[in-house]
Amino acid sequence: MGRHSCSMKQKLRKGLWSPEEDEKLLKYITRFGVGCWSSVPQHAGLQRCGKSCRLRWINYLRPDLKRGMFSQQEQDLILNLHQILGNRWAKIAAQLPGRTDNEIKNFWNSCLKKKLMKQGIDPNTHKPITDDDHVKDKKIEFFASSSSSIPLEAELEHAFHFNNRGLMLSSSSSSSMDTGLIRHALLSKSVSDPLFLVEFQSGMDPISYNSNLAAEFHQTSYETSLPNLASFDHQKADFTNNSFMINEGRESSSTTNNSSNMNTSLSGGFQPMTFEGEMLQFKGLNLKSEEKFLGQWEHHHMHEVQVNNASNFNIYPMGSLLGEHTHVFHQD
DNA sequence: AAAAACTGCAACCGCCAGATA
DNA sequence: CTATCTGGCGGTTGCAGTTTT
Repeated sequence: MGRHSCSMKQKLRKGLWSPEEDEKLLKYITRFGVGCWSSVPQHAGLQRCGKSCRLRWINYLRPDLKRGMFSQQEQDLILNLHQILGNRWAKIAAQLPGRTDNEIKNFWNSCLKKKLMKQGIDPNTHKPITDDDHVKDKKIEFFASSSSSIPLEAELEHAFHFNNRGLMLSSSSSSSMDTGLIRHALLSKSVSDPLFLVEFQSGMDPISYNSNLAAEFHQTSYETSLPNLASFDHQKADFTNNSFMINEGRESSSTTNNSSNMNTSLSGGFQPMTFEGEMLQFKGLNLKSEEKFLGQWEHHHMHEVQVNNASNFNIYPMGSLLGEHTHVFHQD
């Protein structure tokens, strides 16, 4: 049985695409859409194999491609995702709308990898090269070495405990967990949850986080200084009338002020919001479906609630908050 | 100025899984 | 069940432009 290969076919062009070829392919796809790639060259009048056409479209001609430098936000995300997923570029690219797996792979190999090595961090393990292993992060190792056949969701479930109140980071599991994982867990989980939140249990040691994101969580007492969103009565949260109110269950503390509710307009999505004393930010929420969410991550998925004293408390409210759906979490 | 070394990136290659005949 | 086709993926190559020697 002979393997089908572009290279085995005769008279097919290889190498860089000419503007004329691009134009032919673009015209064809614009008119007929993406379908059977193997028939594209013939119909489009190209001396290329279908595979080559597909690649050219995906990596260069697609209209929704984002060009230019990677933003700092994108770089951070790639680093975090790579730590979780390893070289699964397609999965990483799925979280960066407008970027291709090839682009991210190239960027990693030519830039991020070197950047990490300069910082003395092993780009494969994301750990300090001089690390003598006495603070092993078994969970991250699990991610790095896990088979690609394990679904991402399952991997995350391995390390995080999800329940219907949100994401629990117990002292045993979270103390050595990179915040990138937490963040990613949230990203992944929040696709299906209308409102997702994190509860820090007392006793976790934020200092043992090994990424520079650790500072976000560096605070001595989470329970006393964070609004206790995990226990607020979601039944009483008001998702109607285009407003999002949390007005119960917040615990006061010495580091927070007297403000006891927050609300923001949901018309057209969350607007950036400041919450007195505790910087709350909901940026660009405009989600209506999982597809949209997955396709437009960067623009619509930074919904962080930043609480004072350099701690971060992440909430990921989802598209279903945008009016029609009012599912809320229930206490066990 | 020229050659060598380096860099970034587009494209190719080979493997794999799923679909289909 | 087997053979074949197809698309998707990650690793790798090779080229063009840039920098260094």
